[in-house]
Amino acid sequence: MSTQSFAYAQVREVLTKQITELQLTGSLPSERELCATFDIARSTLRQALGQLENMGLIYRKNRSGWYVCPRKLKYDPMQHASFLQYTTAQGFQPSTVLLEQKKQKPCKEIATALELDGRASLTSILRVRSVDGRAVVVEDLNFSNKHLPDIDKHDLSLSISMLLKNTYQHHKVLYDISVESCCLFNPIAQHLDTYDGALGLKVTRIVRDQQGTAFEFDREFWRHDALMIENKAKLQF
Amino acid sequence: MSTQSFAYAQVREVLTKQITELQLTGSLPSERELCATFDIARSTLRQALGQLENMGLIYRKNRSGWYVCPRKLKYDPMQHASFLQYTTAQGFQPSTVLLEQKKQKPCKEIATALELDGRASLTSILRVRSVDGRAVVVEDLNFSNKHLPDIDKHDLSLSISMLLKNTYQHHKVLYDISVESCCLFNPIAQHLDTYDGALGLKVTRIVRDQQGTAFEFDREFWRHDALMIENKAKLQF
DNA sequence: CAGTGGTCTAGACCACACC
DNA sequence: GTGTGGTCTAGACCACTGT
Repeated sequence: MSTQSFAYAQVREVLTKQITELQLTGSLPSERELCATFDIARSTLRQALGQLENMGLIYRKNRSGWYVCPRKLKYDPMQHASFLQYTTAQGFQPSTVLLEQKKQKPCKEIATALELDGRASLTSILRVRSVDGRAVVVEDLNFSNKHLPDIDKHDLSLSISMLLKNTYQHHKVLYDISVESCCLFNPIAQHLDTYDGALGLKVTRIVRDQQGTAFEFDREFWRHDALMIENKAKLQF
Repeated sequence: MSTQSFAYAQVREVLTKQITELQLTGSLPSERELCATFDIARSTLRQALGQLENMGLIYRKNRSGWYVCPRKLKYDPMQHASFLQYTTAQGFQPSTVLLEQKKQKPCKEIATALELDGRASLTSILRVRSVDGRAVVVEDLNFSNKHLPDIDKHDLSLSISMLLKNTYQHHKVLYDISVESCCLFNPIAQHLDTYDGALGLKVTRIVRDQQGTAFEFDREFWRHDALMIENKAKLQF
């Protein structure tokens, strides 16, 4: 059962054991070195490495080498914890870089979600967030100017959850969240220090006020190997 | 921006447009045919196909060909809807096959989660669930016999949520759920009609009664292209 | 049986990272 | 400048699907 007949599967299993049993945290030997070790062609080796990558065990830095993945960040979309809160609570060093801020008209998807017409005004920001110096998510946040007057006058590089709470008195909110696997393409892939076509997780969020009026539409593009959705809930049959 | 310099990216974009714009639902031409069409080597073509697969646009049936993915199933771990309920509500035809049922001792992961010692007794079942004839998830369910006496005496090929409700009066439950991307290996991959190493989503669930005592530990291995997590919640700042 | 995807080889050249 | 991964070629043989 544990012995596989194919070369890539054997290499995958050997490397898996080395990584998990030795709890490695550094980098792997070069591809050509591993080819020699296992006596296989480079494309076969890369098939094995690609699966370890999909397992979230290793990742590549562009043209630099393969590295063992750090532990995943746990993220509960139901808790209203800020990025700063839940990363530090798990022992990570978070940081955020604002890439872009602009006013624009909504695309069709956002117009539908926020029940706006195409001429409405949005304040949109794009930012990349890192833990321990590793970029893990690109966020595309879109706020309806109609529901949040003059939001573009504020400094959106600071905490936005604090801004909503203090300036706009949004003390209770409703969330519609979806999570699915996706591919990360340029330029998002570049912001995440990964390659065009890399695996990702896409989190989409519609935020509503206590009346149920949607005022914010977010898209989060996560490295697939950096994120674990976690969630505690009380239910009724 | 939309024109990419690499062959695989160009092929990926052309096929993406054909699939989404023509809203195709059938199969693709054979790999060798596509190689001739785009005048590229087969491994380059397969790089493009692999990315379309990661995007959830196409999938392969073993040695039969490439097919366009059907729409994704939406799944809300917070709603206590049964598989039957939420699949039919979305217009799918669900079916379930019980693969295995046995009594066993807990592994370390389960023992920790259910706060059992290694000699405790579990009733475990393995089943595969399909929508419209396509296998989408393998479920590994584990029930603590101590908390659910004689559960192994019941017919677990029927609705388990009904059994818990009617026989064990579990009207309220607490869930701990996690979702992360993973790789699907044999024999799970085989049950899902996919290949060893295919991309998946793993959903882990600890189920507790109203006192907070854990009595069930589940692992769900989903085809990554069959599932979208959806979730509506009311929060407080 | 013919055709399909699955595995694998042994090269090549390139852009970029790192020193 | 040297070494790295990224892209790409042109084959080969195999296991299996579908007829």
